Amino acid sequence: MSTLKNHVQLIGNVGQDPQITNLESGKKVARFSLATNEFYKNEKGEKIQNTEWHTIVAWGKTAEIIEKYAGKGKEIGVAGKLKSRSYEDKDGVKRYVTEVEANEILLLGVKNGDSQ
Amino acid sequence: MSTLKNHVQLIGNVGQDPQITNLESGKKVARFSLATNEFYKNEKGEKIQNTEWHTIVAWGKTAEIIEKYAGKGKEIGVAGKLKSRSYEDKDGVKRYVTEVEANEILLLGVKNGDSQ
Amino acid sequence: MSTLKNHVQLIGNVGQDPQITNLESGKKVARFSLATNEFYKNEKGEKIQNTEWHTIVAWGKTAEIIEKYAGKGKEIGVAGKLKSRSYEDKDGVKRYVTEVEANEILLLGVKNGDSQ
Amino acid sequence: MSTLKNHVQLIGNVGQDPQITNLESGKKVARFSLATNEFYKNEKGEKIQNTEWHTIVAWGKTAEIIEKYAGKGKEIGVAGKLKSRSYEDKDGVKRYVTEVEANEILLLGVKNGDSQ
DNA sequence: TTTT
DNA sequence: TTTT
Repeated sequence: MSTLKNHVQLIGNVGQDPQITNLESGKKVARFSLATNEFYKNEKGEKIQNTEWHTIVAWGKTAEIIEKYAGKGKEIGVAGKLKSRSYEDKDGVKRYVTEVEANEILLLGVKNGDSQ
Repeated sequence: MSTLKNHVQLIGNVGQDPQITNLESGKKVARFSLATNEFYKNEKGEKIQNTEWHTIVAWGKTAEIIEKYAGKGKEIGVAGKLKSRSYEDKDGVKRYVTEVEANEILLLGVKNGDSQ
Repeated sequence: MSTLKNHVQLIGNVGQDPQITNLESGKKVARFSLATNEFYKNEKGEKIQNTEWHTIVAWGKTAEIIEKYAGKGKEIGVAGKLKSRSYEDKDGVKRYVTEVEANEILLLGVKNGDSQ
Repeated sequence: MSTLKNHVQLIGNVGQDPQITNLESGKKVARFSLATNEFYKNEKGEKIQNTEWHTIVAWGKTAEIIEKYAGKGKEIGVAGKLKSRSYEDKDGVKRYVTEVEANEILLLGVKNGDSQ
């Protein structure tokens, strides 16, 4: 994957325990939400928090690390690429989703850096 | 904006001339699609192209640069952050979109580097 | 500063308490070493640690945050640009140094995210 | 290599034809200077150019691409990691150098995108 | 919808 | 030493 052409990096907190799917091939897929929080002061000088939620997907070895270490609330770094895809929802409506396909995970604030 | 917490970088080609909106405030908004192309060889040794399409939004000065220089087909670099938002479509269905809010544009392969 | 043209990002541990210089202008400069640690297994399956040391320089507001929060041993993220410069050492030998000029600092593994 | 822990990205122009070394193993090493140019206006409104020179090193397949396509003056993107090392110069003085070890090269402004 |  |  080219980090020059398509690269995303996020540092934030895992929204809930990742959903793990075991494929027939034996490969794992992990899927979860990550919150990135930015803080700024508005014109009144009040501290405002802006939270952005991202959907993260990971495959194989990266999914295994997520399953083991990246539980709800954990602070992690994610690097990967932006991917979009479409599907039909249960009402037959075409939906588009954009996800970050993670190929790297970094556990933060951890003494034993059991990251990828 | 924190590039450590939420950062996207893309290099690709502009899909069509950007749509420019002039806000009442006098500020401009630019919106366009960017294609990032990756190439790989499949197991048969055939060259495969994988194109990903991204929605880019830019405000103010960055939008002005896009309007002037980033026409259809142009090769550009984009840096910014990932943002998601929801809206109701014309049938009242709630839709979610994820966009890259560009705060930096780089014109590539250009003799006169009139980039940001 | 263009993150597309010249961008560095590091996550690691502060080597020693940053050296703070107060300029006559009242501006601060912070200078410190940051260690980035990578782990891999060699051909014998032994876990090897590879530590890279980086010189970080920061000015103004970023230097103040470093002075307050980025003491020895702290895990932080740094984003900025690569800069090189030359000087003459005490023996009159011309020396070249390459530094990361940080314009962003993120404190990691901290409950109260008092980062920039 | 972890792009979260140690990542550099540059877009600029090749200073001179890369120096290629053929190792006994058959592997190639490429070494060259890359200029990144930033422009700003000073307080008098004059356009100022600030050029930063970087030393780039690449191994193996990346070195081969550089040898073929990244000649003097070419506009390229480089992604990789920051590495420092020391050596003794011809006068026995210990010297330190910081280099960008490229693991990705992108040829820009090229009709035939024969990049990595 | 781009580009190669 | 590049490029604009």
